Amino acid sequence: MHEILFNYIESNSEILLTSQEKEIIKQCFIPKKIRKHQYFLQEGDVCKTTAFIIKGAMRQYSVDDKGVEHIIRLSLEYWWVSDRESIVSQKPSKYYIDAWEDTEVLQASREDMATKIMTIPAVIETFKTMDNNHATALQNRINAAISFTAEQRYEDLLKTYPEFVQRFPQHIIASYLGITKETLSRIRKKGAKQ
Amino acid sequence: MHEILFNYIESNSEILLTSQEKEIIKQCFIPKKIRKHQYFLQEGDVCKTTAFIIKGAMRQYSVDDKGVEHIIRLSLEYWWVSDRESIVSQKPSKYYIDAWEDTEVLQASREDMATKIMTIPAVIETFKTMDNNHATALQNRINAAISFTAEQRYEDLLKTYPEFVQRFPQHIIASYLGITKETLSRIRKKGAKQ
DNA sequence: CGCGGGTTTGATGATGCTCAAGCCCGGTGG
DNA sequence: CCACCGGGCTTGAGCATCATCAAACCCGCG
Repeated sequence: MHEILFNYIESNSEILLTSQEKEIIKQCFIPKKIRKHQYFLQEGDVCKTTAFIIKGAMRQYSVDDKGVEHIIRLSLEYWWVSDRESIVSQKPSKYYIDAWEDTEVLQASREDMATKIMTIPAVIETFKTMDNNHATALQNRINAAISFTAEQRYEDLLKTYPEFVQRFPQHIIASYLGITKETLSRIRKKGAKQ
Repeated sequence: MHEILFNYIESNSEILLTSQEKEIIKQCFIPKKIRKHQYFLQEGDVCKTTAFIIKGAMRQYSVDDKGVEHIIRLSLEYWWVSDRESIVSQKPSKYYIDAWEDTEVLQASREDMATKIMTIPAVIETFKTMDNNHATALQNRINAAISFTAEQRYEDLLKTYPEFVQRFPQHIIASYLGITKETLSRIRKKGAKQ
């Protein structure tokens, strides 16, 4: 199981992991199963761990005053999951994170991450790359949110993350796009004709 | 002028800068003036430098097929400016960056940043913090974009970045919020009554 | 068969956009 | 000193997009 994480790290950095480093990773990252609909984090809780998805699908979302969920982020295999704001500040999170499918993760505590994991050169490299990718993805999503129509945002999603549409139901996709499920349904209907 | 950057770095990390490190920073970061409306980066260009604003105000935006500008990001004193996607990938940028006020920056090349600046412990610390702040700010802005009404987004902006409203005209703020200047005008009118 | 989650469809309405005009105000030049 | 100009802001009327609400449908599963 940890092999997957080793491969992931090595294929995302120029540096290989030593066997000692692998041992450290093995000790810090605890395997955990999160069943469908089970929470990884609830609003108001302080996020204490960082998880790497081995198998499954998760979502991060806020809930507004009317009780409507708004999907901030969707994550699949080989993605990192945690609420950065909360884990860094150690303040209660504004968001929920739960599993959409039965999910297996490798989970490390904030302390282990800081003191043990983030001293490994290959890991530092990997996180630097991830950080860059993540920041540009967020920026592009903001651009889409403020400059695209609902239809354009959906088309953009189809190109950028076709997996999402396979793995998540339409009402989740709609929420991710910032529209209602009815609107998405109509957009798809229109698109199918052409 | 470089003193400002030294202070900024030291106050954002637990570590102080040695005089050698200060010397390196001085050599890598070149002062530059960018006049109002002058470009720092144009769509299609590859971003080659990272800038730190000493004085002034800048904006990053995309332009849609109708020629309308959409403000992705606004930056003031002591903010970092560059198009991360382009500077990392060395591919043409999708965005424009220009000065909204006459601006003074300290500018470092991609190479100097990677080989010289990012080896300084205090700088690494500082960027780690900035990265965390930036990522959480983007996430919260996405949350606002998909779950708030125009009015709520404006109120949120007033709380989070009151400086923006002082420094940028309303049509820029409107674009940043993903609405038209007319809509923002009406929101403000409504808000003034209460 | 019936239930639950997901999707579709329709009718209606709110929110925010478009277009067009006018206003306000500081700066410039005659 | 006044006229005019430009940038920014406001206002109004009409319209498009998307949300809301309610109902029906679809289908896999116990």
